[in-house]
Amino acid sequence: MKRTKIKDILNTTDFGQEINIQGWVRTFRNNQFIAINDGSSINNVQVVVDFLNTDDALLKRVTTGAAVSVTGTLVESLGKGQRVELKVKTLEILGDSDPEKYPLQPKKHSLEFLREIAHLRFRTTTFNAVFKIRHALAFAIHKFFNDKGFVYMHTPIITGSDAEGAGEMFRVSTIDFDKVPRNDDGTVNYKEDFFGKSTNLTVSGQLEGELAAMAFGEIYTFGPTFRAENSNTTRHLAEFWMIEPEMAFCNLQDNMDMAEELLKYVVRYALDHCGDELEFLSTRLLEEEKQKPANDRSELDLVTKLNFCLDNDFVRITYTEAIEILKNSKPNQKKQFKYLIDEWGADLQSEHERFLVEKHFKKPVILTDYPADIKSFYMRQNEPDETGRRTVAAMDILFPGIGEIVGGSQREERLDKLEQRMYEMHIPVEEMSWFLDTRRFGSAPHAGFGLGFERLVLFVTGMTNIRDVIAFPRTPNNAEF
RNA sequence: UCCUAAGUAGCUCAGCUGGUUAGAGCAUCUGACUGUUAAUCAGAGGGUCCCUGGUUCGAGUCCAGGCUUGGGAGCCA
Repeated sequence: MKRTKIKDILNTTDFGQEINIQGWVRTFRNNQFIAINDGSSINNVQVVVDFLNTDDALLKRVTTGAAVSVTGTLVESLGKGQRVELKVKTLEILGDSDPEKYPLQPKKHSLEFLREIAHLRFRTTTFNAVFKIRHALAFAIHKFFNDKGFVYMHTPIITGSDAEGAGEMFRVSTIDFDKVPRNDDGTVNYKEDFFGKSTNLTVSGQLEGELAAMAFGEIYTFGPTFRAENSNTTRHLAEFWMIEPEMAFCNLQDNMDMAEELLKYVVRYALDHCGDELEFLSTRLLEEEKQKPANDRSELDLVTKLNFCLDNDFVRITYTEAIEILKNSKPNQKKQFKYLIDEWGADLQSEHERFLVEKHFKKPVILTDYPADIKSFYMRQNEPDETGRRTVAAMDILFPGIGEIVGGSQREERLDKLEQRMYEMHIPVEEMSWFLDTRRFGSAPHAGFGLGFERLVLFVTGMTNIRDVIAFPRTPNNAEF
């Protein structure tokens, strides 16, 4: 008999039919009720065994984690907790699970413990929900861009350019560490290496993305990204996924509009397609927050927070306006900030971003037009203001609890201005000649941004540690599984 | 990398100013019960108290160094 997915029977009213289900035992209660999950739904189906007429040795093997195949009759449940249940005709153990050794118990485990057994944590309801939502968000992103006619570009994972300027890189090499080829002056001879030059894992597909955008008009990338920063936080990974759209004939305003529309679209998609999962995570979060002091709890529950994000325009202010707000803010005047705001030009610390997003505006905020000195070389230079301050057409989208979820800019399309900036910031101009060709031949205004996928998943699932929204997190000192 | 807290049974945690044989709940095992919802009841087993060194008559507890983990910061998505 072909197996039926649990998802398809939970809401059925077609009682009396005989079906087969296959899944993993979550718990076996009262020697007769087996809760089975097959991953198709976060909900289990209850299977009822006639234990008086079933072999004791077989029942002993029905343990938490075991894989089973059950054929039986679908009936309306006599009990309270569920609508339907399966009355067993035949029960087969497909794979045993030694209860002395299986680490998952039918109880709440800490996320820290589950992180240590990441290979098994998919089998918990929480991670089932998180990874279903992760999938839905990934799908929604492709759907959004596809529907708009964007071309999905696969930019290289291995890169020979070290000018991307987005942090420390992981070296890619086949050189034997015990026999490193050297030049006469003692430096490493990369001509002997696999690619005949020094190569690294990509920190961004943006530069290649720009090349494609200057032909297709609108493209996006969605792939893994690697940063060898020694970052130990709840929002950084050494290997993470990033979405990077790049659009020709597009300015900073268009860029912001696109980013806001994308974020709202995918949140809407999750609300429409992952109702059960979000409901579960929302309740879970409320339970968790009961442990916290009252003023540390969130004001909105997860689903309400997501809807609130959809119903309100993101606040758009310039860096200069943000500095004014922060300067006059209570925590600044009462010297509660660790880093006090006194001068234009300072980089905003996360305490400042949090104040703007979580206290002052209480909604997502897009900050624009940052000082040129604290931003990357490729961002388009604005006209200096009346006081001579130099800014660039950058934009960062800040989300409550997450911080920067999107970073983008209009790109500097004027060759002379771009080259001049590259010299100032010691970017090797000759090596980047291929990149500058876009400005030499048919240059056009264009813009793009990077969206941190795991940070998006954090926001939508309400999880608080980025290591819990990627299957096997890579962080300093950890590359297990 | 910096600041900070923690590490005791499979899991979650208690263990006071250093003092006999280190505890609880859940899990596991044995038995009972049988329409349960993290089933219930009774009993049993289960420990490198993170590691190394030190102080002391005596260290889970105090000191030094190290390791690991959580939270915060920086870097950023």
